[in-house]
Amino acid sequence: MAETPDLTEMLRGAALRVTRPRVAVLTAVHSHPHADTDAIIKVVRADLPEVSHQAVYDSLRTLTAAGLVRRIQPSGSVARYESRTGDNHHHVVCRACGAIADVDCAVGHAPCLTASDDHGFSLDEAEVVYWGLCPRCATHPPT
Amino acid sequence: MAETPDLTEMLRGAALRVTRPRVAVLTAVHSHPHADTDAIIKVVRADLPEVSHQAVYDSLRTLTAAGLVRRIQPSGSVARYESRTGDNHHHVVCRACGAIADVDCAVGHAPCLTASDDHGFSLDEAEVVYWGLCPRCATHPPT
DNA sequence: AGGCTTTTCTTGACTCGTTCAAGAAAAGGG
DNA sequence: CCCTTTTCTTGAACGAGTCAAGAAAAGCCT
Repeated sequence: MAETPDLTEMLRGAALRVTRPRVAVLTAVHSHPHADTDAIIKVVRADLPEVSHQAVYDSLRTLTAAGLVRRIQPSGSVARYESRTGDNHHHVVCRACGAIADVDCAVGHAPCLTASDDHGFSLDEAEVVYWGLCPRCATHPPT
Repeated sequence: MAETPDLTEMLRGAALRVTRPRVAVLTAVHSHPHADTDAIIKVVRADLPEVSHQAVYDSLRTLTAAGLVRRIQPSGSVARYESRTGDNHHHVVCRACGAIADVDCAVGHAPCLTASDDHGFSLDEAEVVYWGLCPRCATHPPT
């Protein structure tokens, strides 16, 4: 709980009101990277048993819009959130169990933002998802 | 309609039964790249007014599993389908209107499959989504 | 501190894409 | 042409996420 002041500062720094649900959501995202909304609701309720799911959805949206958390959503998955923002990192996703791990950008950042033909689009981000099997699923395939 | 025989061959080649809904779905995906399920249902019904939505969902799943179509689902979008398969191409997506265009792999294929740290995962695909604004939305921002 | 305005939270209903399930219809091998 | 297996129709259900109205809280102002 020593870091609560920092989180409060992060909220104020983003011109957001500091509310108990927001602090709890931000704490949960920091301590549970890649958790989905439902998991975050459970974690938040461990602290604040009465928060509504709507407050969590709203907080996540606000925090995402403010750039304090990042929302990721690999195909076929529900939305997940993480606290590493602004560093252009990517993800490896297990096709079998959905596990996610972080991967730093393989090639610096220039190639990441350069499409061979951008069709006139003005690009601002390149998102990479590496698909495969995690070590556990590669050896013990789930039935 | 001259290409119906080819599509039939594609289905047989994948050991799938040739049914009118499947042929119509495959035709629709070929003629409407990046269409979502609902759009595909509409196109299919222009030909086969009685097909159920379930038949379309089933066909799309079967065709995807057989590798005859590819399913893509950028964050925040519903599932979309395309007929270019097996060529490791990527997509540019407009943040404002959701328009999608194809992009050939920018850097050959080796870098696409090499994560800086794969965390022990055995990777088989790298999927890249370039986010930005399409030419229309960049000039006429939608209200 | 106390009041006021604005934002945020609670509650509960609802939407929409997708899936499930049971039985009818069609495909294709013998 | 029949029989088995697969696929399609019908209709209900599910789950993540959103909408809407009013109650509560944040934070500015004096």
